[in-house]
Amino acid sequence: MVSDRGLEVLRVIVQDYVASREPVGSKTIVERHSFGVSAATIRNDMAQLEEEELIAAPHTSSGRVPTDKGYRVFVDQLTELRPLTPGQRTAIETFLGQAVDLDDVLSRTTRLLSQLTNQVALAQYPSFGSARVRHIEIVALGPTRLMTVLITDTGRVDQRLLELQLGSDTSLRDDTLAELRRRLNAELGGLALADATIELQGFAATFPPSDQAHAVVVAAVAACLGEQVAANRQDRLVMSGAANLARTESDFSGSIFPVLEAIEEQVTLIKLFGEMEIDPDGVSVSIGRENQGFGPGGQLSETSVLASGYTASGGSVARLGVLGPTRMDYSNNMAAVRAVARYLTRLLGEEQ
Amino acid sequence: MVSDRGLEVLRVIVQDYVASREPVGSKTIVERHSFGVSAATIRNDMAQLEEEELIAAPHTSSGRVPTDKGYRVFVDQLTELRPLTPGQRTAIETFLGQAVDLDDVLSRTTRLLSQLTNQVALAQYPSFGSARVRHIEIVALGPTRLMTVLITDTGRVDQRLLELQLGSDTSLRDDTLAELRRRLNAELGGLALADATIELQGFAATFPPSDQAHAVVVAAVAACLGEQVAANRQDRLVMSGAANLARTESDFSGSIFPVLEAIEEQVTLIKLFGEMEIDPDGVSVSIGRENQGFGPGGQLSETSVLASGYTASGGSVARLGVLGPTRMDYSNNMAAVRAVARYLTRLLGEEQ
DNA sequence: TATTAGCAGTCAACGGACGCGAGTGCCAAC
DNA sequence: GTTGGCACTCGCGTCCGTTGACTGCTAATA
Repeated sequence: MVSDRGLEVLRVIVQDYVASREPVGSKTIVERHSFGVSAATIRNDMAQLEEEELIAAPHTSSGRVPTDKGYRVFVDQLTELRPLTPGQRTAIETFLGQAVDLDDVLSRTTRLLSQLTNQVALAQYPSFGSARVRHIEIVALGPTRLMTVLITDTGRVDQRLLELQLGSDTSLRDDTLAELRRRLNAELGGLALADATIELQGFAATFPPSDQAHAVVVAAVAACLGEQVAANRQDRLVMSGAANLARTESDFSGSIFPVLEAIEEQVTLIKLFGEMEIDPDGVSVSIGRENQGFGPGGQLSETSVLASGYTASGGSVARLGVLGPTRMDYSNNMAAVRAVARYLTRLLGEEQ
Repeated sequence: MVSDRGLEVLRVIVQDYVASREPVGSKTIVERHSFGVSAATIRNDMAQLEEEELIAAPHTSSGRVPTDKGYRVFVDQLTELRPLTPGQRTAIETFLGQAVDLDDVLSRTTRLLSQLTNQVALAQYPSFGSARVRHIEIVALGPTRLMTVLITDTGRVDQRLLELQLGSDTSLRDDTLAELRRRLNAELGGLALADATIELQGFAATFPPSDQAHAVVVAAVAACLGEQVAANRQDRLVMSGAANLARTESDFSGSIFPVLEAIEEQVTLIKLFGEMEIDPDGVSVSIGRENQGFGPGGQLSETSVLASGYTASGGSVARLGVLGPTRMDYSNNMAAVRAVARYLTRLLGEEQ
């Protein structure tokens, strides 16, 4: 059982430790904060906090340091996030407002977020589950090479290269392609991706089996659409601020190598992102060993991940957040993540 | 004046130091290599090498370490690069062969190269200076939002979001857009990007000045084309293997922070890439302080950059290479860069 | 019961002393 | 030009005593 004052003590231990990187002792607590009690009393409270495994001592006779569990309680206590300064707000708006396309928006978002938090910033591409076909383009790159381009009404462009296996007696002809392009657009335009995939199966059947070149191209377009739907495009992360990891290196017991590796691999983080709650309008946090199950060998067991969701056009929700050592300024970083997520929702979702 | 044996001594010093990370002394040299002379003789040679500033002693009584200049001489001596093993070759071909589009090709290329070299791998997007307009698409994303998509015959797709500033009495109409799209494609299709930009200026004039909505859209497409031509698309790097920097961290005197920062910034590296010779079919190397002038504060003065060029369709040349600490396996890494560059040229340039 | 002062005990960090050993530079001899 | 020998240098690891920051405990107090 931890008293109210005990929680307050935990709070200042977290704050002081985050600020100074040094284990904090009872004496420095009473010096820096006005608790109105003596150091001995604080020591009693600290003994209880240690009992509950919220703080720990790196060495027998040193100050105390928050444990993962301690950070967790600290974060859960954090009722209200201090909003950003007006200066920060306008910085967000002017910087993101200059973006020219979705890639640019997300790239700017992560750069901004990593600057605001001094951590690694991550953003997921929005899902396009409910997207519709806007246009299909087929480009001949050579006698046996094609590129198919799919443009959706959500502004996503997806392209695929295709190497045709043609018999020696057949070849692609421009007018064939033009006709195919015309028919694909006429019959698939406006359909949801999932519907278009189905339609496409019937579409392929309307070509005589002898017309091999057509069939291959239709199959390629089908594959292109299929991949977009299946992968749902939640499979890519944009990342920025990896250098910040090097700066906070001393917060990691070993090397930052496994952390950098996990970030580059992406798959671990995507899984982690996927399992974190998206409290709309809130920020969810996964601290230290809570990440244990993700990635081989607990690469992320000394890091914390903050995540929030943003809504893109079409109502699809994707995540963005930051990653850093467990010893981070949760309050400030959560506020930054929330603010950027909100602004991003406004920017991308406004035409709904 | 350095004797032939002196150069040989330099060679083994570089090799042993790269392999062991420990300063190498005269005794270990005669033990590990059969020079047929005594340690004292090697010491004399080493004194000469030190005279020429090709090697240096970290401390008064320790072994010797190559200087930047020493690495330079070593690399220049490297006449022939050992070709990759057949296993590595097939690994390259199978891995790169699966790529579905240009983004994927470059992403796979850097991942592959970073694995082969255990360093950070970099690749530049090919220039599209001679590309032609294949198709222009205009997508309405909302009442005042548009997306313009430009597809070139080199397979590049470039999109831009556009927020229209319309008077309250005007609005976008579908048939207006369709007509605009039809005319743009009819009149610009097949033109080189540079020509299309010029054509577009006249094009905008063919619309009555009162037709504000049209003019804005035309301006947007012009901006889109203009950006593609001006930036020439040599302004983006794909990068992989940043984690390798953390592993080789002990090779840097300070933190790897400035190095990571330089990599993320890209601009420094693009400048450096741009100034390195592209010896076709060779690999050029920039070592340590030779990078001094690039980036603020000589962020890269403890790194070496290996670069080669590859040719994409259309004959445009772009660079790819690796970056790592000056203490790296130049021989192996140069061979890897060359092999990957060659294969990439074959893969991307084959339809010429 | 909660709080407090006092005090003994613990232990990391610091710094000086010291021996070890790898390695050089020089010199005289071959 | 090469070699063996030797004195010298200096980084590094180890040992050790000192210091200082903390804690945990106990007994007194409100």
